[in-house]
This record gives sequence, structure tokens and C-alpha cells, in this order.
Amino acid sequence: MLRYLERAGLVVPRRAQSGYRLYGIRELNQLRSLAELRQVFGVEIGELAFALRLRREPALRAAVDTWLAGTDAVDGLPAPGWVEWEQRKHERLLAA
Amino acid sequence: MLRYLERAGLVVPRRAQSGYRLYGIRELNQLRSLAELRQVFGVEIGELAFALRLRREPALRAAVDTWLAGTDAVDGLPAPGWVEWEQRKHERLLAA
DNA sequence: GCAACCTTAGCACGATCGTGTCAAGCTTGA
DNA sequence: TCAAGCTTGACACGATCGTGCTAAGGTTGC
Repeated sequence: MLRYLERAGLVVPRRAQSGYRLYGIRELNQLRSLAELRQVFGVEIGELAFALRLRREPALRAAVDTWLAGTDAVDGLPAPGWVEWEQRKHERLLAA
Repeated sequence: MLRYLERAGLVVPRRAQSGYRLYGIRELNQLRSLAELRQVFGVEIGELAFALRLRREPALRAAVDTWLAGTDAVDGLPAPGWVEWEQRKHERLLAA
């Protein structure tokens, strides 16, 4: 389990010269609050790792933000007839 | 596949009275850029859904931000001896 | 009215997740 | 030196992901 979290980059302990993992209070706190996050919000490990990626890769963050902006941008609009019409047309073309 | 994305809350088309899904240009754009996100950045569907959750649930966002702040906060510190010692002690106690 | 298309529900199936356990070897402390 | 404890690598195993397909039935357009 600890090695799994380490591979995910979430809780990475220091190493002694011998290679032993050194879990300090910092890591213990991370482990405790991670368990809380999972229990309270149902956050998966991969999801938290993704949030970490978002924070470390600005390009990814920008791309995701852009995508999400397009998602909930104009949500309450009534469907204009032409959209429905366009939709039919595109559906036909979607065979490709 | 489309129904899967819909259940994930990522691409949710309007519905006709009959129940038919109405995919307009907006949804087609979402689908296209979603495919690009996945291909370019290796983003999984669940991960994007999580980013959406982050944007919609402020409490979750705050909790995750706090956790991440603790993760990469003081990363370059040399290990003080007492941390190593504490680590031993806590390890003994971790049998519980 | 009928063919073509949509709906949901459900099963299948390989891939990955999350976790545990076992084997073989290196480290450490008394 | 020797037992206890750590390391990595590997396998196992249920659960979920991502995707496709089929079945049974409603909608639509000609």
C-alpha cells in the first residue's frame, strides 16, 4: 500500500542510505488526511494524483480548464431549432 | 460510449420529448476536444470528471488544495535526526 | 404501416485499481 | 552472528473502468 502511494507520487518518504523508507511526522500526517479525504469525499487515489498533476503541469491545467469552461458555459439555453437541425446533419456524417 | 460519458457528467446532451438525445455542435466540440485531451495528455475520463467535481464542490476543492499544499510544501529539507527517531517510534505504534 | 433509428437494461471482456501476501536478499541492533 | 525487519519483484484477486454488443421496445419519416 505504501509503495503504491509512493509510485503514485502522493506520499513519498525520504530514504536512508540503506534504502529504507523513512516515514516522518509529515508523511504520517499526509497518510492520515489522505484517509480522511477518501472517506469523507470518496476521493480515489488516482484522482488525487491527477490533482497533483494539474498543479505541476500548467499546460495540462490550462487545457482542462478550457474544456471545463466549454462544459458548463451556456447551460440554460433553450434549444434553437437550427441546433436540432444541425444535429441531425452531423449525426448522418458521424458514420465516419 | 456516449451514454457512459453522459453518466460521468462530461457530455450531457439535451433530450427531445421522446427521450432522444440531441447532440448539437456544442456536444460535438466537447467530444472532439475530449478525445484530444485524452490523446495528448493521457487524461482518463474519471480524472476529467473529478476536475469537474473540483470545480463544482468548493469544500472538496479546498480540502484537496490543502492536502496538496502539505505535499510539496517543504520538500528540500534535510532530514533532522529527530524525525528519523520519531519515525521509528511511530512505526512501532503503527501495529494498531 | 413499415423500415430505420432511437431508447434502456444487461452481459462480456480485457485493462487497470487497490490491496494483500509470498519469496529472496540486504540492514541493523544487541 | 543471528534474529528481526526492511527492500524489491511478483502474483493473486475482487472491483471498477472503458468499450462493445445484443435484446426488447418506443419514435419518426415516408
